[in-house]
Amino acid sequence: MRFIGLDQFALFRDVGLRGCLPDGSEDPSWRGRHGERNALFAELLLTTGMRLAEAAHLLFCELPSSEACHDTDQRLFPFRLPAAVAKGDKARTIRLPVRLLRRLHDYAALERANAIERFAERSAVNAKTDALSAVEADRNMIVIVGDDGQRKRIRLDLVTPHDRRRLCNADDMNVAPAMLWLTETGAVMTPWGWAAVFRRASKRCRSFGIDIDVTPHMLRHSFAVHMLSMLIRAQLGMVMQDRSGGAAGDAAYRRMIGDPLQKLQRLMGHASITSTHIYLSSLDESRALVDAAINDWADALGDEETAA
DNA sequence: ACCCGATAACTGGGTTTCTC
DNA sequence: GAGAAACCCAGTTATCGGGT
Repeated sequence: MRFIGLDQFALFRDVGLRGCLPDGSEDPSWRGRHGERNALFAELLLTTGMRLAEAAHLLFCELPSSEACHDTDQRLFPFRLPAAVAKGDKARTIRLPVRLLRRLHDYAALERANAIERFAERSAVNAKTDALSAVEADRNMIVIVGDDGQRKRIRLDLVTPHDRRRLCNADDMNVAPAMLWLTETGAVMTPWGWAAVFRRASKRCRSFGIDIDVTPHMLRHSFAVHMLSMLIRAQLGMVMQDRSGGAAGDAAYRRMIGDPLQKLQRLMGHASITSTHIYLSSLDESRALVDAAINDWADALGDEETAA
């Protein structure tokens, strides 16, 4: 398993995906056209820990509304990841940073809207016999018209990735793809399309001597390792409080390791806790995090002994 | 802890699309 | 038209979950 630090991610995002030079300045020779879209997708993977296929198959209508994310003073927005796109059909709730959600709506209002326009202009080329036309759609369900002309209501969390790629929003005037992530011609960005984006970005980084090879799944691993270290640190703080309050004991120690792992298991959508355990060994690789936690722990114990 | 099958992710190579 | 970026497909590899 491989993961990257936040500094390395920033380099990958800015140099590889956005086409900047390593010093952060603009690269006039950069020809990429989707730098912001690609950087946003990478940040989505890193900040939520979603699998590539999960993030790639989100529908625009599933996103919390633009108004909702502007009205809230919360930093994170709970988002129910649909069962049909999650591995093993297991829906789970992830936390979407509101800052990112606003940028997703910005992307939808500009780049995605342009792509849909291109799609409409090329409607003769894009006409697909297997398209699934939704005449109504909201965050929970769509209404499609079947071959027999009957309207059918379908829950969005039951729409498979294959059908999501076919799904279009249709009214009397236009047909527009329903997926969130689109290519510049309005086609659906597939998981293998994203894999290629990451490959090119890594190659560009290496051309500047930045020795990284980032894949979408690496960002999920990175999310897990960072989240676990932060959960353990937060838990260490709670254990300190327990000890100072005189309620030390096995329960506190169990919580120190057990709770963060269980929280991470839920966030990652692992069916088995053994899959989550692999990130403990990754923490060993990231010695600085472990050392910092141990130092905190040692300092606290030292304080107690001095007091005694 | 290990093994195995199912599924997801990655890669290489080819094609298409776009900009200059 | 050339070159770069974007996209797609098929084969391979890695991950994950469940059973023992």
